[in-house]
Amino acid sequence: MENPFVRKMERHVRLAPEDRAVLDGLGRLHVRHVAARQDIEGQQSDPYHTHLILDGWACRYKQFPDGRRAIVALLLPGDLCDPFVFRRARMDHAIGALTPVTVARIAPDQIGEAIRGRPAVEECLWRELLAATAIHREWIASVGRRSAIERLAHLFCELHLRLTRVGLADGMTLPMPVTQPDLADALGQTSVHINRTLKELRTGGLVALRSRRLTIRDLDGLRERGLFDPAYLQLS
Amino acid sequence: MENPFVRKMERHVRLAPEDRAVLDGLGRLHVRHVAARQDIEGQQSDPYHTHLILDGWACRYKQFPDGRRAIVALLLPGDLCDPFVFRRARMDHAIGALTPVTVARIAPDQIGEAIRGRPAVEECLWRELLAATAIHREWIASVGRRSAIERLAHLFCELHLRLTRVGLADGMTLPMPVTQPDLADALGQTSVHINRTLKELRTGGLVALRSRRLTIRDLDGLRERGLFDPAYLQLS
DNA sequence: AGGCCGACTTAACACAGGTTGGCGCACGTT
DNA sequence: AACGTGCGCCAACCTGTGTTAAGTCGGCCT
Repeated sequence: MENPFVRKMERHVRLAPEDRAVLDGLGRLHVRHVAARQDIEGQQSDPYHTHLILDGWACRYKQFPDGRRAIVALLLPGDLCDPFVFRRARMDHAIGALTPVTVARIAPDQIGEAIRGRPAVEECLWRELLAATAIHREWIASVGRRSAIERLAHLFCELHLRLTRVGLADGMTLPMPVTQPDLADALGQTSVHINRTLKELRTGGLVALRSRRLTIRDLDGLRERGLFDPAYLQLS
Repeated sequence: MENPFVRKMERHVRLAPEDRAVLDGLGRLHVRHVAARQDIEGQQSDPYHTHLILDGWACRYKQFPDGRRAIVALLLPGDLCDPFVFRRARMDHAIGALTPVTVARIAPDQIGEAIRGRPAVEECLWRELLAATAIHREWIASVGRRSAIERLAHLFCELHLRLTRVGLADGMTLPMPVTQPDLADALGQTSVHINRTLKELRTGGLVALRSRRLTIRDLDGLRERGLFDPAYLQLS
């Protein structure tokens, strides 16, 4: 079974068999398991490696001295933490596991090696970087100008597409393994209000949520509610 | 007079005279003036060039169908809009002038040319990219978890450092040419509330603001109020 | 089966920040 | 000088979201 990063990239970039093998190889070495709520990379650390998420959900977050936490990005299977770490200085944020996670640790020279003479592989890393940046921008727009229900609807639409890309969505049903406080920190709200909003989406017939699985009942309605335009995800 | 991008980079990267000349040259060709409130790059455009801000303030923003606007980043003199555009697909946001702006248009192959055989120049572009990403993350944390007054204080601290780096701050006094509605769109609030908050910072003795210039009266106090930690800007 | 624990749910109340609308000043235009 | 315009400023009122504090449900361990 190929790693989810390859699954994602195959949809956008034409990969020769050896390209595929090289990309797949990135996720084969140094596989590590991290328990839920443990850090993969600490906030003050000086990272040498990057990580590829193979399974489970993680997040980039910033913690304030008084305990507040802001989740700045969600990392799903197939996401590469920092495609070009080798340029990186000290971390200004942490990467934490939201669920039990399995990751592959990747050394900078493995990346250099993989890129060498393989433009398609380099193209993959660039896509990953640009998509991550676009998601960041959309996130700012969400937290800055969308209402609670719009934010949540938008997030669900985004996750639907991102999980579909790596083959983890079953049609309109997707895994949703994070707690409501986690969602709250990601959307800049309280878990109580997330709960209210969730209820509103549910009674509005837009989604259903049971036992950590989300089912989208009305995709068009959800997109409209969340002012969602898939363009930023740079699909195709 | 060298362009502000060079001024900024000289503080971090050791530049040979030719490196400096090459970087400086990027800002000499195709200089263009854009009036306040005009777009430098439209939201649906398919950009071929990137831009270097030489003078004035611009922003990255997203506009919603109903008129709401989210400013996702502020672009100051010395900022490069997209250091590695040549990888870029369609824009998912716009770049607009907040004040009258002068920019240099830069073609992708100029960048390729500048990098070739000049690792220090490539290093500069990477720094720019990583710093911009870090600022994005901090922005998400701000809008998500900081209160109104913390947000504004944090923004002022950030601008103070960024403007100092390019030699545009006069000690504790900096240009602040944007309107309160602009600040509101950047911080995810209303201009009315920006006004209230500004007043609070003023009466608290932290800043003074007159005729488009901001003076920081108490830097330590302002940093504390904004939970500001300069680390993310990757200085030094 | 029973008990425990973590996460979800709900309700009542409080408040930060949004909305509306009005006033005044500084500038530029004629 | 008169006028228009854009922006800063302010006050009154309103509302979306935060706070606090109880429940409730379901899964897991013994």
